[in-house]
Amino acid sequence: MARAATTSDAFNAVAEPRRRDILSYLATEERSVTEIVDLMEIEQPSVSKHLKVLKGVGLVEARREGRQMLYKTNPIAIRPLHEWTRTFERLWRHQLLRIKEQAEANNAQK
Amino acid sequence: MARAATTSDAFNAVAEPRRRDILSYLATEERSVTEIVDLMEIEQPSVSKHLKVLKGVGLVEARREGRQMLYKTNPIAIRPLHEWTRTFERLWRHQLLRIKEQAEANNAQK
DNA sequence: TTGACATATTCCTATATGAGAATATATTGA
DNA sequence: TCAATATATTCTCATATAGGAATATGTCAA
Repeated sequence: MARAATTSDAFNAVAEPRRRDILSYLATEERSVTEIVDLMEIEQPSVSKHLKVLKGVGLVEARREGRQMLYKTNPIAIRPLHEWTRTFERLWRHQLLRIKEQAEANNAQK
Repeated sequence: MARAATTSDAFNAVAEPRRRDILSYLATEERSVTEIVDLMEIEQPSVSKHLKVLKGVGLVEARREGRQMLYKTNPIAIRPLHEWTRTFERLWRHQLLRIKEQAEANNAQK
């Protein structure tokens, strides 16, 4: 079997760095494809393809306005990723605490 | 160009669902490869390969004990993913609030 | 040293990718 | 209808994957 499709879920879709960039660009405001192309340094067809993937998993929404397509991030679709990472939060906090305690112990010793 | 390597960063490594399962299994306790194999329903070589990817990006740590290799999740390596998703948190909260307000407005109307 | 157990690696294959190039489709205004 | 603008799709290619099968490596105990 090959790797899961980029469109299989949000995890796969955001694995591509360009797509994360796009999500950030579109987080607070709608933008046309051309605007995204100008912001990033990749060709228009690539941007359209990335947008298609993001739309396929619900990470962006699109709306036509005249000749333009206006895209914006659908932040709620990022929530499942956040929730998954959050299940580890308690653990890394604990880890950081131990690192800090260790450092203080070393300090006290000298 | 092809897709970025699974080992290129944590985002790519956790795109594979099996690897997320493994990270959860190893979150709170060390386990041997065989234990992971028994828990999941995939072959031992596949588990070893997934572990190699996870180790490559620092998501797990390994330690030998006799014939066994004991793996555990390194939770701190998940933090960058959490931080990235967190940049959208304010936005989806706002989105949820608007949905709620809309529902209440509809309720009051009838 | 040998056998048994535990894990890792190699080889294979079907499949999907991301970028670039070229082209197609959609929308508007004249 | 036609030209111009905006976006999407198709094609090609080099590359990497995940799993299965087979095998290699590592470690211990006798």
